Amino acid sequence: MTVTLADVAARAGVSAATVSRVLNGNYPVAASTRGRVLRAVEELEYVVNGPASALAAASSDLVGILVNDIADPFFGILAGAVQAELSGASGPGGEKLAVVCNTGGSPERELTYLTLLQRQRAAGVVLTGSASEDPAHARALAAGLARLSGAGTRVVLCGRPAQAAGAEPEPGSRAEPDSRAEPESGAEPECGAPLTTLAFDNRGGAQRLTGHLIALGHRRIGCVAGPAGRTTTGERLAGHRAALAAHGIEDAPRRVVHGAYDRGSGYDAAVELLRRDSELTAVVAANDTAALGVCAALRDRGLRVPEDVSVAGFDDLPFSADAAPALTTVRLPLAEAGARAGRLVTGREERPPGGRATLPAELMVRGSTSVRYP
Amino acid sequence: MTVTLADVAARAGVSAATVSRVLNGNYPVAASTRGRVLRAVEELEYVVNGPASALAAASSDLVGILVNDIADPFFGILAGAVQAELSGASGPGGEKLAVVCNTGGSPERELTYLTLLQRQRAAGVVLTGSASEDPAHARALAAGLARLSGAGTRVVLCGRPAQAAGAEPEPGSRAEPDSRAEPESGAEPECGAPLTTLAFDNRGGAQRLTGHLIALGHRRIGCVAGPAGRTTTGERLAGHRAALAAHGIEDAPRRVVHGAYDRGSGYDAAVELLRRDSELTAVVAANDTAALGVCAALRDRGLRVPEDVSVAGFDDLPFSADAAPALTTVRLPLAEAGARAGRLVTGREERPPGGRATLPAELMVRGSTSVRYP
DNA sequence: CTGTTAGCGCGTTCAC
DNA sequence: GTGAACGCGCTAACAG
Repeated sequence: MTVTLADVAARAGVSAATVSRVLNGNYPVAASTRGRVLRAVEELEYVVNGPASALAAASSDLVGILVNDIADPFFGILAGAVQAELSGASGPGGEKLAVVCNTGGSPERELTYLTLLQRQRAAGVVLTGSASEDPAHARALAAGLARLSGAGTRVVLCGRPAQAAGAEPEPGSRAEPDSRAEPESGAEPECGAPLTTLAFDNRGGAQRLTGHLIALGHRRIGCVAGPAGRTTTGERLAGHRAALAAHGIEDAPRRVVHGAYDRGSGYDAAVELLRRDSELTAVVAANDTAALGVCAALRDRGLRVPEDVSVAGFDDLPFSADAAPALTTVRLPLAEAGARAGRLVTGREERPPGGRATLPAELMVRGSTSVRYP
Repeated sequence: MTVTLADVAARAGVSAATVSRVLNGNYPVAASTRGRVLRAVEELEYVVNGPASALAAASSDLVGILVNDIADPFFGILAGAVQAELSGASGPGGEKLAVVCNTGGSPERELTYLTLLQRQRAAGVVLTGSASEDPAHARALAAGLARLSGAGTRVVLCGRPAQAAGAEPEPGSRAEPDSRAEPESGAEPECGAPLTTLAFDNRGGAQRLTGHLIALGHRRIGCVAGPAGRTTTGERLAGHRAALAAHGIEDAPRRVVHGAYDRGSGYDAAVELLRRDSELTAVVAANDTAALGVCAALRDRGLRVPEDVSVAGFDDLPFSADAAPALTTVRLPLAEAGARAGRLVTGREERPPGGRATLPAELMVRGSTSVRYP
């Protein structure tokens, strides 16, 4: 029923091997032969059987991208940038297909997808967003990533900290660095590709953000932290607290509420924060979306932003500049990070020294924050 | 190096076939045997080889989702909803993997991805968003879709009109409807699965939106249409014009400007519209994102929204309610559409009668539109 | 219920 | 340069 390599070979009057060589272009073939083959391919509308070639070649052209929520522009921008690089320069291996996996932030689903991608013999995997801080999951994840890279899959962590366990081989284990330096020959060491980490400076960004509010005179600053038990939440919270500590401001636990990265959570968190301390003069939100919810909650209670309460977001998503007032936030280089992850996962860019790089976070001061009016 | 079925079989003291049966669960196996096999799988950390099983079974568990721009929440919500259904109820065939393909609105890339997905022997494909109106591309696309469904791939068009060519077999071709009614037996007719269409009522939504502005007293209504030559653009523009015509308002071509679905395009388009007619009292934008750009352009020129100029968007993306003023727009049931497309493409939902359904578009009146102040 | 036997379609040695 | 084999890892008939 469906056209195969053999059919094309018969049509072109050559062997299947020759057709394969023409199609993969990795072997010399006479120009005239190549022409006949290509014509036969056209005429028969032949389409390579991916699974079959993946089986024979022991590798596929699938690249997995794990995201917490594809409907969230944060991940959409990241995934889009990765994907653009995959289909961009069709370098070694040609066009790669992006497999976007929505984990919903669930560590279990994360592991499930990792297995699914390993099953597909994915060429690479990019994990984005925050990770669970639960030690058991961290261990399971590290094991899963180790299995993947052991199978030759390139792994890139994008926007999350390096894996604690087994991320990098101990430096000491490479006993004699120079004595038997491995030649450039073999593509990948059999032990598997080491994973690369692209982290955001969440801590620094959060610290500068809260520092900005403090500089404006704010002392009672509410914090809508992200979901509990996640690395990104921890990092941003640490930055927030560092800023408070640096100015000798009490870090009241009651001024911190956890919530998801959506508008409703921001709204609810703001209500709760106000209930706990009606004297708040500023709120830093988990991200821009939550910040909009915070603003809505404040307005609904008759408070003006920023006259009564300053509000800040995080990530600098596209709509933040158009909110009213425009959101003060922290810009993360999402597109750049995704593009770089895409190049790394296809082996088109060198790994940064040490296998990890931290991307800067830039404070964007806009209208939603102002000096505290006493 | 890597563990195979045979290894598991040996470890469990059974044949490879039995292991396969246990893993696929589609065949009776003794409980004790199954236990031994499962334990061996655990111990060996065995992971199925997807390509190999896809080759043997002549089908994969990949589902393609074509989107214009994954960084755009419109498509993110759609894709997320489709994906959620894929991994949801692990019905027949179990977990499916979503392959999200970013076409960037390019018809060529659309075709390329279709071929790539056919190469992977995808179980299904969901095409979202607008399509090119170019006849040549429409024909090429129809041919590509025909090849896909001919190969047994389920195809769902989501948010775009039915394919002109070959979408549905001519009703007349089924000569005798009752005489030899095909029994429910064979899963899919060999001729291939017919494609299903889920369309949005773009035309009706646009018509109601412009009608709303007219009811508010507006007569000089600028229109930031979407990219030229695309079905969605055409439908919305048709609705806009229908509303104008219904009220005997001149449809001045100079009051229509085409642009992309982003903020910058909206901004530029608004500037151009004002240049052409500085007396405009309202603007309908291609979508909410563009509408925000329009608002920004108006503000930059000292015009207030909605006091001087009313502005309306389209799609009702999440941030629209938080813009200032909140955007009047047309709500499209994106999540519902995506979920339904996901169920259709996995065969978990019956096709609607005629293979097509139109989803309603609801007018959302908010603060960005008001009565015209003379 | 379980083992045996054939391929699935292609890449990749080898020879020629 | 090209063709003839073989095997990748698994599923799907058949037997038993």
